[in-house]
Amino acid sequence: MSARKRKRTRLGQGKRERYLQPSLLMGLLLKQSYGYELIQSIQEFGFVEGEPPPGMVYRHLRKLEGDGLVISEWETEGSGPAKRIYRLTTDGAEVLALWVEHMERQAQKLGTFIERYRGLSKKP
Amino acid sequence: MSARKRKRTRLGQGKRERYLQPSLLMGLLLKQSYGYELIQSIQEFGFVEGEPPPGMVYRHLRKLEGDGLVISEWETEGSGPAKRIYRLTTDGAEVLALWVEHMERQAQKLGTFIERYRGLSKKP
DNA sequence: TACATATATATCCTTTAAACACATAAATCA
DNA sequence: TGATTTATGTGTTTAAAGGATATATATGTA
Repeated sequence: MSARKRKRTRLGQGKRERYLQPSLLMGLLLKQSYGYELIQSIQEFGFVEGEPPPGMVYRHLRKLEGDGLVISEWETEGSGPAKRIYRLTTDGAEVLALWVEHMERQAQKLGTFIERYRGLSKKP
Repeated sequence: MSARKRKRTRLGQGKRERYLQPSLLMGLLLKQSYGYELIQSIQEFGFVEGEPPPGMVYRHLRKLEGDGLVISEWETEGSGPAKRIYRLTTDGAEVLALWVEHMERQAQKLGTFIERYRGLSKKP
């Protein structure tokens, strides 16, 4: 079994960090939206590959609302079935800011790790 | 409940991405080592805050060995109780390289997300 | 010598959240 | 009318983290 093959079973497998929560908050910072639309739109942020499982998105949105980070109301006007429209609250915006801070620290750590690794291969 | 307070319950809680596996592989790339020592040494890479739970480290090492990424042998010489000394295999080194690639992509995505966010607050 | 502490490894159980599968329903289109 | 698209949800399983605990050897010290 090659390491390339193993990649899928090691790195790709299981539960990876997909930053679904900050992606949803960001999506709602850009504009108010609803689950079905967010499934498409948050792909733009690059953390999910392809469409995220709808169940996860809806569950996250409900939890975010339970925590007061978003609020929702039914939109029965317009075409198709009723949509639950979500908007970001001020608390939600604050938490997103904290997420971004966290992501900056994480990016910093990753950079340090990568540099460290690259530095080794240069001077063996 | 303020967003600052909520930070702990949202971002800080649960399973954060700690990159324990690549940290262990990196630790073993630097030099052969053993669990108890790695608990200390991998903190240097910044992904774990304080000491990682010993149980997790030992479990990971066993799994890495099961996957052929490291090999171990008992060291009964020297002071203190016997140590299980781990060394990186070539497969392990390859997987670490894949991890680094993955981390580069991740850092890239984080950077894009952060830029996107920062860009918004400048022009509201 | 006896007891506490440091070193070292390992297993068990619980919790968390992702993954996957499935269920429901309204509107639209053929 | 019946299939498809749009839209929202719940239930179950599984992977990995978190935390607690068990065990054993060596060493330092009272």
